[in-house]
Amino acid sequence: MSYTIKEASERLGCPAHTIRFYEKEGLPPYIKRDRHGNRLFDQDHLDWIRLMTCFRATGMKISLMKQMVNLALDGDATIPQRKAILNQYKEELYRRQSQLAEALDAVNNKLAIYEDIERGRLPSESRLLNQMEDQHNQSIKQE
Amino acid sequence: MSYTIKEASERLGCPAHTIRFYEKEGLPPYIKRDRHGNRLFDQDHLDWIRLMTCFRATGMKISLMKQMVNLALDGDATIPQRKAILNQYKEELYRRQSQLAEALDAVNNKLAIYEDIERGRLPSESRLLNQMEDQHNQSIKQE
DNA sequence: GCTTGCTTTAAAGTACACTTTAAGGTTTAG
DNA sequence: CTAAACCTTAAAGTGTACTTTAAAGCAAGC
Repeated sequence: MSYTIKEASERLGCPAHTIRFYEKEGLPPYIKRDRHGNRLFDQDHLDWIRLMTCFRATGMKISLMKQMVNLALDGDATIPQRKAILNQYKEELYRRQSQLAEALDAVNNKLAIYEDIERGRLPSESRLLNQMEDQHNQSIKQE
Repeated sequence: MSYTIKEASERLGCPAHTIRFYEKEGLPPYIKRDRHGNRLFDQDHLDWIRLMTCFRATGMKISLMKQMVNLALDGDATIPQRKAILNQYKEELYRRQSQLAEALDAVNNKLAIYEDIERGRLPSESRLLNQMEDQHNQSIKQE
C-alpha cells in the first residue's frame, strides 16, 4: 500500500513540490523509491508529514523540526532534549492562543462599532481615525 | 502629550525602524512632525499601531490593513466593505484557533509518549519513525 | 512512434515583513 | 568645540517558506 507523490499530495492537500521541498530539508526521512527513482509514500510517511504541516501551520520552524527529526534518529537518549523543544513550542502555542483571543476581541469590538454607526447610534467612525484626521486638518489650516 | 519615536517604540515594544516602516506602508496616517521633521506620536497613534500589530501577529497582511485604512479614510460609506474584510479575517482567526488546538493535542500526545518511553512503559520511540527506519534498513539489506 | 501526463533534479524566483546600512542633520552635555 | 545620542531618508539586505522554471526521463493510450 504505497502512494505516488501525486496521491500523497492529494491526500495531504499539499503541493507535490512542497513535499519534495520538505524531503530535501530532511523532514520525512527514509522515503522509498520505485525502480525508476519515483518516490513511494506509505501511510506512516503521510502521517508524519501531516504532523509536520500541523506544526508548521502553527509556527514551528522547519529548521527546528529537522533538529527534532535528527534527535529522534539518534535514539531514546535524546528524549529529554525533544521534550524540552516540545515544551518550548507548547509555550509558543499558548502565546498564540492569547494573541488570537486578543485579536478576536478587537475585531468584535470594531464590528460592534460599525454596527452602531450603521444604525446611527454613533456619530461616525470609531473616534481614532477621525480624531487623527481632525488633528491633521487643523495642522493644515495652520500652515 | 506627544511621544518621540523612541518613546513610542518603548511603549509599543516595537523597534523604531519598524514603526517607520509601517508609516511608509501607510498604516498609521497623519503622524505629526516637530519643526525638525521628527515624528510626534500621541496616544491615539499608539493605540492604532498597537491594534495593527495585534492584527499582524495573528496573520493579517499589511496590504490588507492598508486597504482598511484607505477605506476608513473614505468615510462611513465604506463600512460594509470594512465589515466584510473583518468578518473574513475573523474566519481566519477561527481557523487558526482550531489549528492551534490540533497542534496542542499533537504535542501533548508526543509528550505523553515520551513520558511512557522514559518510564519503560513503551518499548521505544513512537512507532512512526522506527518503523520507517526499519523499512529503510530492510531495503539497505536487500541491496 | 508520438503525444500526454506523470516523474525527476537543481537552481532561480517570489512574497512577506522586516532589518540593516549608509549618509547625513540636530540637540545636549562636558 | 566636540562627542554622544538622538533623529531623518532611501535603498539594499535578510530570513523563511515556499513556488516556479528548466531540462530531461519514463509509460500508457492512440
